Amino acid sequence: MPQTNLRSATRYGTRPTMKDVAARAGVGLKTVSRVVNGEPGVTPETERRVQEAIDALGFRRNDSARVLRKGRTASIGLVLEDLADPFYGPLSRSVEEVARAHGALLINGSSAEDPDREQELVLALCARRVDGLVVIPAGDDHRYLEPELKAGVATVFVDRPAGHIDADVVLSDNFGGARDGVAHLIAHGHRRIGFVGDMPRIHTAAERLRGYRAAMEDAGIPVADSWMSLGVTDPERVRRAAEEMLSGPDPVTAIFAGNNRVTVTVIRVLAEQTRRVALVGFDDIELADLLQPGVTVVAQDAAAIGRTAAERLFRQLDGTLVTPERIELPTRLITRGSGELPPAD
Amino acid sequence: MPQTNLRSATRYGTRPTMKDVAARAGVGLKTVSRVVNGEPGVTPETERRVQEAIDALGFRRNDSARVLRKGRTASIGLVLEDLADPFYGPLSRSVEEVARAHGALLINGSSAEDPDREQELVLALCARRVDGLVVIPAGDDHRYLEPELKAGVATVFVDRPAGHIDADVVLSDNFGGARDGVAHLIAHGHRRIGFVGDMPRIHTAAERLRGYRAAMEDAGIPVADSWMSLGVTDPERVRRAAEEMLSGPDPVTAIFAGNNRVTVTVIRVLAEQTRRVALVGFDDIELADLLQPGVTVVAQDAAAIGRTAAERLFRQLDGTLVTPERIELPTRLITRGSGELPPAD
DNA sequence: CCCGAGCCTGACAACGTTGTCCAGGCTCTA
DNA sequence: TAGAGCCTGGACAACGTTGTCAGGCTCGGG
Repeated sequence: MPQTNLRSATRYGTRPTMKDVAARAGVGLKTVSRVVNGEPGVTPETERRVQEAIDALGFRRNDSARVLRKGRTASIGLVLEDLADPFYGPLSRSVEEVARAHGALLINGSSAEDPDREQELVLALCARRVDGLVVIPAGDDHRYLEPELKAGVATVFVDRPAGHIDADVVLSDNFGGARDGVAHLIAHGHRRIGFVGDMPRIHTAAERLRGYRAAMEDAGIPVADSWMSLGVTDPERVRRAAEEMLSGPDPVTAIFAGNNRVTVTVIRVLAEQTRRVALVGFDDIELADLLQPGVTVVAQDAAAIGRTAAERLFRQLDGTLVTPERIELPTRLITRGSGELPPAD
Repeated sequence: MPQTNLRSATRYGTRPTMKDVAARAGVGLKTVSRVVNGEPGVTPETERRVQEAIDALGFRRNDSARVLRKGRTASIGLVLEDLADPFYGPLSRSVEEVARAHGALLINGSSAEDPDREQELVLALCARRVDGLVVIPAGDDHRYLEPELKAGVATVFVDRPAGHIDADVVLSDNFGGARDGVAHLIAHGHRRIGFVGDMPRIHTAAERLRGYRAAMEDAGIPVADSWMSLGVTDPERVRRAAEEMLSGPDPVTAIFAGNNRVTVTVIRVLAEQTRRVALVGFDDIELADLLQPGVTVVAQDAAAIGRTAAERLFRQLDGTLVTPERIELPTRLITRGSGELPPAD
């Protein structure tokens, strides 16, 4: 491990500034700035001296000061619900990819589905003066963002629309996807189909429920209340709900699972059943093809959603984009077996 | 959607400053600062006037200026390899949780396993003057970080040690975990055991390979070259490698998979075999318990790793911690069936 | 030899905030 | 009633950078 000669120049905990570099190189402050930013108008010889001083001191430009001066931070904020949810991995990644292509850093945090925490986080990001925000909303009132929008913070909502403000939204066709998934079960002969989903106050959950109802209605099948479980989210309660609709007086022969977490739990429950019950889940899950039977799902393209949102964000920043829009991306039904099982009464 | 009265005070794209607020409230600049920061020494009446002006203008403190003045940013950087890898979800989440508990924001980016990109990202974060860094290294030379360390940027490496600098590291006991996993296969009667892993220049891969060799040696089993596949990472080549060691002249009866991506591909290959081949994978995978047979794995506790790393980071910042340390967290063997299959020649 | 053009370079202000310090007004006591 | 002390509020500098602008230098042409 080589020794560097930093000790002499910098006290521990103190960073050298352009002024220090200038002093060491025997040039003016502005000249250092020019070298650091690759601006023209500096003799090679001068540049060399400055570069030497920079290396010797371990100088690193202070972007806080730069931001303060320039106004733009070249960073965007991403607020999601839960970093651990596999749906957000690809989404986050694709947002970062686009940000990177535009030379911006990504600052992110998760709201843990808590509206207060979402607001806190968003405002903290605004205080950092991020140039833009990609928000997966937890709350349903975003009027607190009005001053930010007015001030020109580009904003795109993802997965769910913003509440009470007019902003860009990029989401999946939750209604259509759910309708297609349920119709798929119907096409395979099912009539008693259960729905296990989240609270309908969550937009995606409501839309998927609406899709379920629409498919049933299109097929002229009346829906029994006992077939629907709403607002259930923790595994234990999902399990109980699924078991109930499988063993009730009017047992279902198929289940439509409203999101990936529900799907996983339902798979577990079905694995314990002697009867073969069909299943279609909303959201793809890893290894779904390796299970017996493979799990048929309505897949969202998380990466495409993230990419679309981020690209819109930067187009807002370019000024290319003005009027907020709602973009719905299609879902894709992936048949793997579980959704094609015939009804077993 | 209610109309706010912002237009009058702020031009589009311009944010009000404390000066504006002060003017509107008819008080001095510093008084506004005091109110915003909840400092004492302001009459309730004055505070009310200021607060009113803040709300009316939609003022939001500019943290860049604040950081410039105060020196600390209350943000930490997280550099990981690939946001989409399920291993990093919980890790990232636990780091964020700790950061949040300390009132810090998390800025992150992924290196895509490219050393240059890692350096670029790390230095960008340093330019932002993050207080600390959690880095999952892609490269193996981190001397470029020396000035930062000298300047007091708290730094913790995760998953792999830093190269050529003395810094905190938090990682799994890759060697011990792999050794235990392979010993588990041996205990179930296997002698011809294959190893499919990443390039040994990657620390984790090298350690796991070492664990494999150690377990084999402990059992007095000589290892045939054809049983080992190193540096193979894309699914297609993993598939071919696995197929070869299963069909060669000296076919293996069990495979130890060096990481989660390899495990998934190997599962696919094994599912196509008529012969039952045992499998133990390093890293847990979701739904592993639902497969037939369940997949036995050596599990890392990603959340614990992240938490430990982040906590050390903040202890560095407190000054509680001075000397860099290497912390190895134990892995856990989770038996689910695939690792307990007897050899089938 | 002189003058103007062009190129380098550096002094200075400004970005928005916070820390320091001082002034003015008030209350309370002797 | 006067003086001491406290409380509130504001002026000012500083954080580290970048934009503006002007000055000094060199070099070529007249």
